[in-house]
Amino acid sequence: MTVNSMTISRLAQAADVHVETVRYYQRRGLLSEPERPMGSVRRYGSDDVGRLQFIRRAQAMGFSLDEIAGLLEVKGQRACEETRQLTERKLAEVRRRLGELRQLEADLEHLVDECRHVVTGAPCPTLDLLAQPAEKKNTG
Amino acid sequence: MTVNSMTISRLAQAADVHVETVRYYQRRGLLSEPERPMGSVRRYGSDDVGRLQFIRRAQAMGFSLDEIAGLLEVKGQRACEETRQLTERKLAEVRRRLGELRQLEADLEHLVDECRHVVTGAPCPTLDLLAQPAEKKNTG
DNA sequence: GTAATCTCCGTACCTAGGTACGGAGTCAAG
DNA sequence: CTTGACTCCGTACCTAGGTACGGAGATTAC
Repeated sequence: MTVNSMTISRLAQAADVHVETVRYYQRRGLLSEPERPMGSVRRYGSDDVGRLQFIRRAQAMGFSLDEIAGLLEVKGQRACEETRQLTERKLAEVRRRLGELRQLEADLEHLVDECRHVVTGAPCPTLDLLAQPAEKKNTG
Repeated sequence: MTVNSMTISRLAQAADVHVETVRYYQRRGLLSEPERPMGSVRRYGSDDVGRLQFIRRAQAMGFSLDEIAGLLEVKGQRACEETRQLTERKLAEVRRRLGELRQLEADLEHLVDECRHVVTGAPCPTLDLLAQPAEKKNTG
């Protein structure tokens, strides 16, 4: 029944976001702007708090605001199929990024290793490696 | 000996970046701007190509332009220690991000899994999960 | 020697997700 | 009924790493 009694700062506080963020989500179309009772100020209810929390949780799951707009649109409809597809795309993206980061980790480990074994006064192998083309494996 | 014979577009082409990117790096102080011979145009040499390639390779290793500025500063000095420390910090960052992504992967897998087992017509569990507070494990 | 292409330089714009500011209107407490 | 806090609204600013534009000068090709 949500009597829409909160001002925007109360709403923001309840959802643990900033007032500006609430307004920003409204501009992005993620959150509706209730009508202003003639010459007064907008009021919000617990539905709005829930919606804000939905947005933040989806963000924490790695969804962009545009994607979240999509989720909110299909919410309420039985749209499991769309949701699952979006989630799977996101999962694929996360896995691709994981692969990249693992490669990066290996490369950086290698650099640190090189630097650890250098004799004092010798040039820094990391800087040398960055200075010359990659993949120079069979030079002698 | 590098006769500094290239114009900026040749330089950009040689290093496979855009002209605007070269200028941007100059503005950022990553690349010097050679003097203009009176009333003429700047010329660049292979040193500049090398520097640009260094920047791009360091970027590919996950260093920010600010960090690369640091690397370039200590380059030439025997500054292996600084370099190694910077690389280790970067490695720690990559590992932290890896951890986050792995958690995210698990969470998304869980969502997909839920959606797969739902009976037709039932509400979407992913949307439900996003709609209610996390960690609600003992509600029964 | 002139037309087409480049260079130079400053400035604005882009994505993503907000944050900050400022003036006018509104609300709540004393 | 005034004072201080809050709301509304538009707009500018922020990070990071560039990209785009436009006018004036330089260079190159024909």
